[in-house]
Formats: sequence, C-alpha cells, structure tokens
Amino acid sequence: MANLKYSRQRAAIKEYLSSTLDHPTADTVYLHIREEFPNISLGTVYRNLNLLADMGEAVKISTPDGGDRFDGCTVPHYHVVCQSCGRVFDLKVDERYMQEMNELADQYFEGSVAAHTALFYGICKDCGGS
Amino acid sequence: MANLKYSRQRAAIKEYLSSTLDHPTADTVYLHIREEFPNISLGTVYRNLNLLADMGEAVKISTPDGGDRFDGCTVPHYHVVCQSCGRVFDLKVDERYMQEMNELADQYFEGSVAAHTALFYGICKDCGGS
DNA sequence: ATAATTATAGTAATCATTATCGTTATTATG
DNA sequence: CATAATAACGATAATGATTACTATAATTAT
Repeated sequence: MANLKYSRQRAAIKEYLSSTLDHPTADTVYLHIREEFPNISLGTVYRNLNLLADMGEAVKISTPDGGDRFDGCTVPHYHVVCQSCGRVFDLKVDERYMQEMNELADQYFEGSVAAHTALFYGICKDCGGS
Repeated sequence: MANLKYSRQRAAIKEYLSSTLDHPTADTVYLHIREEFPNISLGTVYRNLNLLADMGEAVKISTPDGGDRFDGCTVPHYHVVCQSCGRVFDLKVDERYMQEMNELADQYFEGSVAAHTALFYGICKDCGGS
C-alpha cells in the first residue's frame, strides 16, 4: 500500500495546488508545471492529480461543462460556479452545517450517507453579481 | 426561438426518461430507444437529451466518474450515488430547505447565487447500507 | 554500488461528446 | 392537396478529456 515513491513532479503539482485559489483543470496544471518541468507529460499530471485525490490531498470537482477541476484545499467546503465567466469559487460554510446535511440525507435515504458535495450556480462579483 | 419541430425520437426519449427512476447515461438511453427505433443515432440521443435539459424538461447530472446522467424528474431534488454499485438515487428533501441553502450561500458568496445541486455519497440498501 | 521498483516522458488508445452533411420528416404556405 | 421551407435524422468524422502502454530514468532498498 505504501509502495509510493517520491517524485519532484508530484511535489510540484501539490505545491501548485496549495498555492492557488483557482480550481485548475488538469490542462491548466500541466501548462503551469511545464514552466518548471518543460518535459513533463500530460499523463504524468493526470496520474498525480488522481493520486493526490485518492490520498485525500486534493479534491476533484466535476462540473457539468468542461473537464474536471482540482482543489488543493482539503477542508470540507462548497463551490460556486459563475454562470458568466465559468470560474469556480470556494464557499466556506460552517462544517457543522455540512455535517447536519449528511445526517439529514442519511435519515431520508434508504441506505447510509457519508459525505456530499454541493455546487452552487450564480454570478460572481466581477461579472456583476450583486 | 420556438423554431422547434416535433420528432418521434425526442418524444420517445422524453417518455423513457419520465418512466424510469434510474438516471441513465446517454448510452443507456440509446440502447433502450433502439428497441423502438433500431436506426436511431447516438448523436440524435445526445442532441435531444441536451435539448430537453435546455428546455427544463430534463436534468443533466455530472458525477466524478463515468459520463453524465439524465433525470426526467424536474422538481428540485438531490442525488445519492452508491459508492459500491455506482447507481444514482433520488433524494427528495423539503424544497424550502433547498431554498434556504441558496439564501445562505447567497449571503456568504461575494456575488449572487441562484441555484445549486448536491451529490451525496453513500451505500444503498442493496449494497448493505444500513 | 548495485539491485529492485516505482515514476516518468512520449505516444497511442479509449471514451464521451459534438460537429458535419446529405437525406428524411415535419410544418407552413400557395 | 401539393410543394416549399426548415428542422431533425442517421451515419460518420472530429474533437476533447482521460487513460493505457512501454522503454527509460529516478528513487529507494540491499
């Protein structure tokens, strides 16, 4: 299980994710990491992004249009996608509130519920959202 | 805008979506509609599913793995994806609760929020979820 | 130092989805 | 009703995102 070797590429990808509030796609990460590792392969970026997500050191976000996005912030929070510019923003809410949502869902669902994600749709302030 | 013509294929797709509680992918819809229209094209299925979604007569659901899914139920509700079998289930909650979520998000977000989706992760009762 | 093993770069392959285009179905009009 | 106008279709090619493959390089263990 712990048969995992260090790699500078993976470290750079994790570092980059931690340093930005954007929610870059794999391709955006690729273009950025390329500045430090000009020969890095897009496949390496995908492999490491998924590795980080599997290890809980990053979060994968699926939006209805465009490719998946990645978030280096691993404390539970929601996201807002701007319907005008398409950017994705963090939306921190009280974690107790999120936990209550899980419990509510667990009550209503015939089975068990452990976690959830939420994606809000709106207009960011740059695009005129009041 | 209303330059929309009737088509038997689209009617059949809408009928199928309305008749099932599953949340089929475009490919699943294709395989099913094919029984009635053996020559229907996958492109036609995609085009009509997106048309229905744009008109508000169906809902497109993005999950982190696999293709998008479609839901003929258009009253606002959440979804639960079973982490064991991968099926997607409806989770109806009081609409007032969903509206409160929007208002809460609107308060915290620097911009405006109009709607949201939520995807819960759990284990369905067929897979042993208590 | 060297053996063992994981990660990489480069590239091909796959999967989901959309675009193109000549033909067909539906609707509007004379 | 006949036919013109137009949207939808089926077939297929093209695209975009992601994964798989493989020989080489980097990391870790002996």
